[in-house]
Amino acid sequence: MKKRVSLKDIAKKVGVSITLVSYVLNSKHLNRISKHIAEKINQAAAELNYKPNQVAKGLKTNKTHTIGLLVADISNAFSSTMARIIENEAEKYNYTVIFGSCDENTERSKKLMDVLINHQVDGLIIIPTEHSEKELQYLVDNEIPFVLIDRFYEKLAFSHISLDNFEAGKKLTSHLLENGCRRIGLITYRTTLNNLAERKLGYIGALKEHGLELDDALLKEVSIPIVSLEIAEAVKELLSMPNPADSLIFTANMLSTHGLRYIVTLPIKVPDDLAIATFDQSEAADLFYAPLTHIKQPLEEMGKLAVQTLMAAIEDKKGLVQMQLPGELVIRKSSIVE
Amino acid sequence: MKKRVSLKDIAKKVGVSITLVSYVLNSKHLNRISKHIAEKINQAAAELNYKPNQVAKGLKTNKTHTIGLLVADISNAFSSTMARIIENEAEKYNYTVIFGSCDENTERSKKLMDVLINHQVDGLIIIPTEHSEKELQYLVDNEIPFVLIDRFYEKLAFSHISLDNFEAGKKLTSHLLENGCRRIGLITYRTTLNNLAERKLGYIGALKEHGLELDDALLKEVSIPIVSLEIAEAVKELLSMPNPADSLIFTANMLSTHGLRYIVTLPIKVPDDLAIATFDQSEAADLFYAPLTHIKQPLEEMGKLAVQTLMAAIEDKKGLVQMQLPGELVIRKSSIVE
DNA sequence: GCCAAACGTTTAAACGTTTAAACTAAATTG
DNA sequence: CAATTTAGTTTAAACGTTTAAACGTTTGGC
Repeated sequence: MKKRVSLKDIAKKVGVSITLVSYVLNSKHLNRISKHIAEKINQAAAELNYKPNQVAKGLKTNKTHTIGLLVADISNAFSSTMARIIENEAEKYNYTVIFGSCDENTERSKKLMDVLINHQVDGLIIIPTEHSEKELQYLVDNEIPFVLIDRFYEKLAFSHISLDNFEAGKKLTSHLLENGCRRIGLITYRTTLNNLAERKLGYIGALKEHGLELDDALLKEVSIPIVSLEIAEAVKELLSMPNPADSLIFTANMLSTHGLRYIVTLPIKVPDDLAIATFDQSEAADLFYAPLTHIKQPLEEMGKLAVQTLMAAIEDKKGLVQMQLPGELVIRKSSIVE
Repeated sequence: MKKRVSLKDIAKKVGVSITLVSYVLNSKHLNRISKHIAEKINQAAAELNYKPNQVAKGLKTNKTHTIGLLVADISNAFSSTMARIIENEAEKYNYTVIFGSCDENTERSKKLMDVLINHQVDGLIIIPTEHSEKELQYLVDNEIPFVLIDRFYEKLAFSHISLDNFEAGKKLTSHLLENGCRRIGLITYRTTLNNLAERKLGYIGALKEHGLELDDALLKEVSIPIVSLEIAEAVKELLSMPNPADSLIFTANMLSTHGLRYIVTLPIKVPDDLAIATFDQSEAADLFYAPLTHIKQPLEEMGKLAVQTLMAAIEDKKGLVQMQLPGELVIRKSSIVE
């Protein structure tokens, strides 16, 4: 790599001190600097195509203008969309994004967090994996600003931007109930993550409100990382039990995507034989012959709020920010039973 | 942000110079350092939970152990999958990834490249947008190592890892021809990017080999960024012309995804009324009632090779690396005409 | 005509590392 | 026992910035 142009080079060319160059290029003390010299410096900087060395700047100022983004899995549409939004928003603040994808692996998440911190990121935005409480507490102890997205820990005072999962679950379930469904199967992840737990609670809450009793046989859990076969099995059981499900709710996009893949192979018709509703959008949900009724998360808003919250934390306007945004119920063909 | 533990803190605690601490923690000159002191230093470092400041290190060594990843659009599955692979591979070399997604916008791409360079990345991996030749030449002139993925410029001596698009296009087309298709419509992007041009040339080459003449009416181009309506229009025209298409090839995943979305609304049956083949995998291609025959790119291999090539370039084993890997023809239901 | 203020610029230290060179003391050599 | 080697450690400069403080010169006030 070629040696890059530094303040020194400009100073030498113009014949002034490095300090003066720094002041001019940073527009500091401009009222005290002669216009003539300032002009010469600016011109020399342009001629030499000077670009400030952010590493040196970061060392001195203890601000790298860099935020770390830690996602559970970048190849999941939720994460990658969020990454794009966050990067776009960060750019408005002149921040660069360093990222890590931990594939839902706590060990890896911890390691990546270390790497990002050692690169002196000014703050972190995290879609946390299970059991990350300890690492997050470490961040708090070391006063490293961070914001969680999507998932959070109820008892812990960490800033987060999430969906109002309980309400969303209730809304989705109520919709099915009001469309005549009575035996709603729920397929969710086997996890302690609170966002999924809340979705389930919302489901249960809606049943109760409609005077229906919860039937545990209608609840199916599958493991992370996802196994197609397991989901197929869950769907199969729900449809073949004595008093089978007349509808299904998937609590995440990957679940419905894999679920649909199995359902298309069955001799049943959606929504007439089986109504379906899911959380999140996805290509699959759109393309299915009966596009899926779903909860649409306000991704754009969530990403922007996360960045804004983080920026405020970095500027030391501390304060805990905990937001749960409403999801939008998008009604489509998959849930409209004739 | 709390002040972090530095070499100075360890030195003070043990009562030695900073240099000695640096030597011990970096395992340098170990043969000249007394075991007893080395042990004390290591212990103190562990106790204080010392983590080296990569920014300071980067300033001194001119190596940040960071690579910049510039993708055309991170929310596209190709890019996000590639991002995950690259990050995983980079980690093996103890490298961190900084990323930028330019949304197919040349202006933005240029700006992001600058940002990454100012953060002193050791090298770049780029999925370039159209007309980026000048920026890439700038990298060459400044001896900043980089590797292109997916797309490249034929006349320019930049390292790249891509698909053998010509062969892949030929393979996909030949397959349709051998399955009895005679009027194959091709839907591609309106672009100067050579990877898509090659795919089209492969299509033409296959026709020629099978003694068929090219009918320009069967070639449709749509714009980037993608507009659903435009694709629907293209498909419609191909199917309603006097001598209509009996099959379709889409030259990219987004094209087939949007195309399918329109096709499912038509009263035709795939593959009997219309055979379909596409480049790239996608959820949509998998979920469609007749899963799509497609060219599978060796993403894993491409990502790994890109990182390896970049690492070699950074280590100054220069040399131009230009690889075009074979795509795999995955035959599924969408192209098997009875 | 003297002192103070204003002006325009430079000096120097600092951020946390790395590393060549220098230093001191002990051990070895002739 | 003086000279040399070796072992173990420190000094100091450097990377490219930022920034408080100091500097010398000019101007203005009285």
